[in-house]
Amino acid sequence: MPTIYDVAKLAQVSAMTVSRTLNTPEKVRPESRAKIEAAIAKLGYRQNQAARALVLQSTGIVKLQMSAGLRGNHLYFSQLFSGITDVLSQHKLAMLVTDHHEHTAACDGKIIMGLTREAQMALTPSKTPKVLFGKGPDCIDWIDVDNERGCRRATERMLSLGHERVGFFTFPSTEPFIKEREAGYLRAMQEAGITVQPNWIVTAMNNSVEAGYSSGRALLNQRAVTAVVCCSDHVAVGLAQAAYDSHVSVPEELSIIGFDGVGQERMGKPILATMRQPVFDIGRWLAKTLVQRIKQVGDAAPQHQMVTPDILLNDSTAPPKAILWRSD
Amino acid sequence: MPTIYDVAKLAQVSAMTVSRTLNTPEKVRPESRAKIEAAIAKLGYRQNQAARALVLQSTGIVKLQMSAGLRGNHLYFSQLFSGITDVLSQHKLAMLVTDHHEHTAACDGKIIMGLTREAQMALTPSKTPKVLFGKGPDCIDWIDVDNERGCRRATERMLSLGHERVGFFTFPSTEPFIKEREAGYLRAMQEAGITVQPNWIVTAMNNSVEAGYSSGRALLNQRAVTAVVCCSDHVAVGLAQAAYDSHVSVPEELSIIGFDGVGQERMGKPILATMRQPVFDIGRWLAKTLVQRIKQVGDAAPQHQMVTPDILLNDSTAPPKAILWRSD
DNA sequence: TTGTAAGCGTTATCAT
DNA sequence: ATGATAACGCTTACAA
Repeated sequence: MPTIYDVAKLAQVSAMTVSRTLNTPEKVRPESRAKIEAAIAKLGYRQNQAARALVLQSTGIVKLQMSAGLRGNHLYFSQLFSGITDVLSQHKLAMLVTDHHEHTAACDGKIIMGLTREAQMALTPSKTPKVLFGKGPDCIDWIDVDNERGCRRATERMLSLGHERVGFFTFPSTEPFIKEREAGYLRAMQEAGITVQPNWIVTAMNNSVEAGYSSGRALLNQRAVTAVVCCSDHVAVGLAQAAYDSHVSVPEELSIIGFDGVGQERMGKPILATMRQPVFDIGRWLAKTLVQRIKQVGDAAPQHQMVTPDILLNDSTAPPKAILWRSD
Repeated sequence: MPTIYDVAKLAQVSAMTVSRTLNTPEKVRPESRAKIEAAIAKLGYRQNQAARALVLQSTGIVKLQMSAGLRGNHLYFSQLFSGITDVLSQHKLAMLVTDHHEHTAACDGKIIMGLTREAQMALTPSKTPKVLFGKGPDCIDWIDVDNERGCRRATERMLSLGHERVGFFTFPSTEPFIKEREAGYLRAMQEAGITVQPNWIVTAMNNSVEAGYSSGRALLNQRAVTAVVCCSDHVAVGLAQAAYDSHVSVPEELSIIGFDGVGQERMGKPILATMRQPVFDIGRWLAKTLVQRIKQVGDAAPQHQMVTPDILLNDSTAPPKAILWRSD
């Protein structure tokens, strides 16, 4: 690999003039510049970014730290990626994807997600700025989805349609969002004065279509509810398929609403209602906020943002039928 | 940020001993090591990766170069990501995602995809190793999907079920795979001695469910075919929805097979037949091959790999009904 | 406008 | 087992 000195020698100038041509071309005489550019082209010279990063104390890299497990929810994270890279590329920043605790590469800033709530709240400001997806301490920039409110709205939608026996379809997760969504459901039910029966809440094995399908079959066999609020579109899709195979028509006999709204709600028929998270915009916010921190010198007040999912009504909710779930 | 010298001073050793503790701990006396580790912990010291990269001429970073447009096919690329990071993380390498022509960051190797066929064939070996997803020149490592064969198999499946009027549902793309798939369809039809009618081949606006739906309605209105081979699961899903809304039952009245098999074929009912690309494994192969090149000194022969998609039969294909598409 | 010298933080080499 | 010194390739600060 040719260095800046090789270019300098060939162009018969000093290394500094080459450096200037690269960084502040207006400060070098056009003739010299031409010679240098010719030499660069001839040698196929390219800046050594490691050396540059060392002296500038800046890498041009933003790290996206997420637990490997998170990448399972494919559509969700690819939309987040898109939002993030969309902004980063405008600022000539590259995105490095790592797991937590991989200290390998240096970076100018970090986007963090998928930590436990405790770990997130324990984060402290450091020299390299960081932005968090999920609730964090006041001293850190973060954005979070209002899961409680989102799920409350989804439940209220069912209630306002006239449903009373509204079920909740969840799955196990160590992350806080799952409890928040359940809280939203419970609160809406409580405010409506309806006592939630234990068998109205069903927990799938995990957040997948398959798990949603098999627990969905069980849920349907109980014939206890006329509407189901789901914790994700994965399990909602599984439930819809279970309904199809159980000859329960959606929405006539069963109303379903999911959560996430990153596209898979539209893959089957009927198209599922869902609480759409503005994932692309969240990605953009994360990147924009981080870039501000990276570029600025002084310290502005930490920014915090809560976004509430929109309801997408689509085709899977309807008022309950008067006569329903009668025993055959 | 503390440097190695700060640690050395606090531990009352030289910087070199600190460096050794970090890199070859067995070469330093346990007592010294203990002192140094204490100092590191106390100062919160962490290696400066830029300096390290500069002197070692290696960054620990692998670049994933793809055109931004490609990221649209969400599930496909997130599975590829998973396969790649799965291998890279085993080797303590990080993945940097960039567009083509973003020279910003240094790296130890590149995974390249989504170039035009011409640009790919023009690639030449360089000092930093590269691996290509898609057919490339003999001097470069590459892996590609046998699209022609995959689509031929899909078509042959339809033919062997007894279909004769087999349609082809495609979309515009600058990438070579789309022509290859069409070639596979045409070849299978030709070998079966069936003359393909022009209106059997329908082109959706783009590779999306929505475009598949609207062109799918048009395709169904023609009532020209009893089976359709689709160029992607996106358009196949759209077609299935169009069939649903047109009261054409799948597979009884129309057989559908898609292409990709990254998960969305299972989001609706019936679950769609598809040609499954082993995307996760392709990601793993890309990363593994690249890591070999990075780690090794000598040069082994370039590796080339063609993978043929598996057929996933699922529920959307069946023999044609004897009486079909009669004019009402 | 251009060049010189110093230093960014680390590791390789060669001593001790 | 440990240390002194010289790179790695670049940019900043200052001098010419």
